[in-house]
Amino acid sequence: VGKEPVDQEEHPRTPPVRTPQGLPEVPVQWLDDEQQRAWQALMIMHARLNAALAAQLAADSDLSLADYVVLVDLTNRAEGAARVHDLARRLGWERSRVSHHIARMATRGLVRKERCASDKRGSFVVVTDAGRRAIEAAAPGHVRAVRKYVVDVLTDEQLAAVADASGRVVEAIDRSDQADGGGEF
Amino acid sequence: VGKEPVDQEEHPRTPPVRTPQGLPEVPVQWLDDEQQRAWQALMIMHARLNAALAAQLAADSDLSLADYVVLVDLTNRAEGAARVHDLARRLGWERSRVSHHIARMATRGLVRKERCASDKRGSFVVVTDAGRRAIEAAAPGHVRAVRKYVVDVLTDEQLAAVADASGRVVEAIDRSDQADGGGEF
DNA sequence: TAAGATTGAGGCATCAATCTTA
DNA sequence: TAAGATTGATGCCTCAATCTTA
Repeated sequence: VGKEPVDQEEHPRTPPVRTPQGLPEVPVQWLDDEQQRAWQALMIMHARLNAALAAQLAADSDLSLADYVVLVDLTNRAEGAARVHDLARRLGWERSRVSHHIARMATRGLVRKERCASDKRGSFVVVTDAGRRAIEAAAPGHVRAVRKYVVDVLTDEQLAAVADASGRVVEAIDRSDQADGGGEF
Repeated sequence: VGKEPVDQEEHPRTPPVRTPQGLPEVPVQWLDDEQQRAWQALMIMHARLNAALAAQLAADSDLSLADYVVLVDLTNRAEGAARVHDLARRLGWERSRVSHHIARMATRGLVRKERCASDKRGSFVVVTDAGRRAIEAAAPGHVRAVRKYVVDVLTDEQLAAVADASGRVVEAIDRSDQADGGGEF
């Protein structure tokens, strides 16, 4: 469960300067020290927070982080049900990931699959009573962890700054994806 | 490679209020709208950025993100070598994860394992010439992606704010881990 | 006994291929 | 042909058990 402190060096201080074989010599703009520091801090936070939240859920419930977000999404729907496709879109997952994950959750009785009547290609994922009980039992501990690790250790201004920065990063990725996914570099 | 935009709802607007069976009734402080918004934004950024960086490396090199950080760490060492234990600590990985990952990288010729002479329990991981070529070929594209998605879309102030906030979060997790890993909630 | 490291089992994520219905 | 969804293969990550040396 516990992870040791990290003093990782994610990127070279003196980055390698050779360019890939045969490609036209595109000059690379490396990161300066401040940028390097910020980037490392973000990546480390990323890894540690994920591990900490996953560990809390594993210790205090029978749900993984992935189970948790699926159940939250389903229980937020009026019907407690969602199409696989919509679930994938809202969660930002691949459809096949949803399919595999739902199959596993179904064997544990947390959800159940139903054929869609209007569009016979589709299926519904429905949260079961056991699924509802599981998420209701897990939610308080999870929220406490989110507070303990993030919300309660940052000022309102810091939290807002993180939200804004996150939004910008996601926009940049969206732009890149839209530029056909072949926009590349 | 491309992911669609996400309008995910990570947490309940009206969170479930039941507490786990049998436990003493600890009141739960749920998140307000601003906190909810910030938390969602962070989680979404988290997922999308990881996917985008992994996709770039997958498209432009034969390295995964995990391969990349291992090779960066090794090539930053004077000897191009590191003990498994130190690698695990610096990367924040479990030792068994390092062991498995190194084994896979070794079969691809990126690294090689060597017994440690002074402490016969230990082993060294050594980067090979092929490993050096691979990281040097992959680095420019990776750095361009980091700039494109993060460094170049944030102001210096935003980047600094993210770094500070990340540091605080990691400190909070460290504190929690130190409080024996059984400190819990 | 404990520390460094490896192994095997099992859950998880991605990719490509496939199946069914529109 | 294309969209919704599933499947199988493969690689990745965690946990618990194990092996070797200190």
